[in-house]
Amino acid sequence: MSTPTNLKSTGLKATLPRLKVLELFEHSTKQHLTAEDIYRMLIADDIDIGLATVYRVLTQFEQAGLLIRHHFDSDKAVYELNVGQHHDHLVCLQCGHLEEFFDEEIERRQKSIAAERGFTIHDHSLHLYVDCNRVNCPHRSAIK
Amino acid sequence: MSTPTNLKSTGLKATLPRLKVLELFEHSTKQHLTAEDIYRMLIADDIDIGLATVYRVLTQFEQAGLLIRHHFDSDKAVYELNVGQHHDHLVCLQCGHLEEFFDEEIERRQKSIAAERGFTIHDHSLHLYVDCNRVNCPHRSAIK
DNA sequence: CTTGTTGCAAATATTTTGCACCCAT
DNA sequence: ATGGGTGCAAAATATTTGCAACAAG
Repeated sequence: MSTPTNLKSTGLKATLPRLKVLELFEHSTKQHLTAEDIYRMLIADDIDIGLATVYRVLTQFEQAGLLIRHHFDSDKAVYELNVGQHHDHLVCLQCGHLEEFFDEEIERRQKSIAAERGFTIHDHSLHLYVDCNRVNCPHRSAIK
Repeated sequence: MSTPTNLKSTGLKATLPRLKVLELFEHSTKQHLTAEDIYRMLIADDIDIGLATVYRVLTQFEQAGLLIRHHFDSDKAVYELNVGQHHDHLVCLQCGHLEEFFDEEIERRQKSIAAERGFTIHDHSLHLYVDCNRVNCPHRSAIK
């Protein structure tokens, strides 16, 4: 399939750090990564990169629309590949497990809510914080 | 009206910093405040308080259920009084203007989405990022 | 070549923690 | 009086920036 989420189209030069970061997002099993995650993974992979560069690249990619930034509940930002198809998130408060969903009806209601007020909706973020109750959830039924 | 969002009921002692912080939330025209906001307002009000104390008090109040913490888009947390009635937020990307809303249908859909997956929903956050287009919005129709 | 990009170190920004002193109960 | 609470300073975290060296177009 053509270029791997074309870098050229963004006006950014195709440098090693940038290619490696994109590669990570495209191949990692985890879709949502923090700057620290990426830095560690690349270092572990013997790529000589600086944490500052990771931050810079992530910021550039976000502005270029290649990545999407989220904050979820914590203080640190996580990024995911922007695959066009918008979706929202379910986050397990116990184990951090993350799932995505999309609901037409919710999208529709959001639009009317903004429209009713004469606002132009640019974007939204919706996170559902849950206990996932999966068998492998570390904190499953922690108590009782 | 009885006690001002009763502190005693939380098991926390009624100290000056705590009372002043609560007072701020109850009387300020701005409902959403950062630790820094609060610190500055109290200092400006000649209350001798430390920023660390503000952080501690906010954390305690959040755990006690008196305040709700949000992250919106920025890196810093904002707090608002927990008035029982849950609601979501509309945030103007241009001027920071904030409005609240509540939509039965969205609430309902969220519950089913979690339920469908066998998840127990604890909480959620929904922010709509908009251009508010109000006359006094500093960046109103910045361009065209 | 020339300008964008990088790694490093230092700077910021936000929030947390250790500790000795202080004050509500 | 006594255990929780406070201010201050220092630590911890997360992210940004200055700068000289470097590399892509």
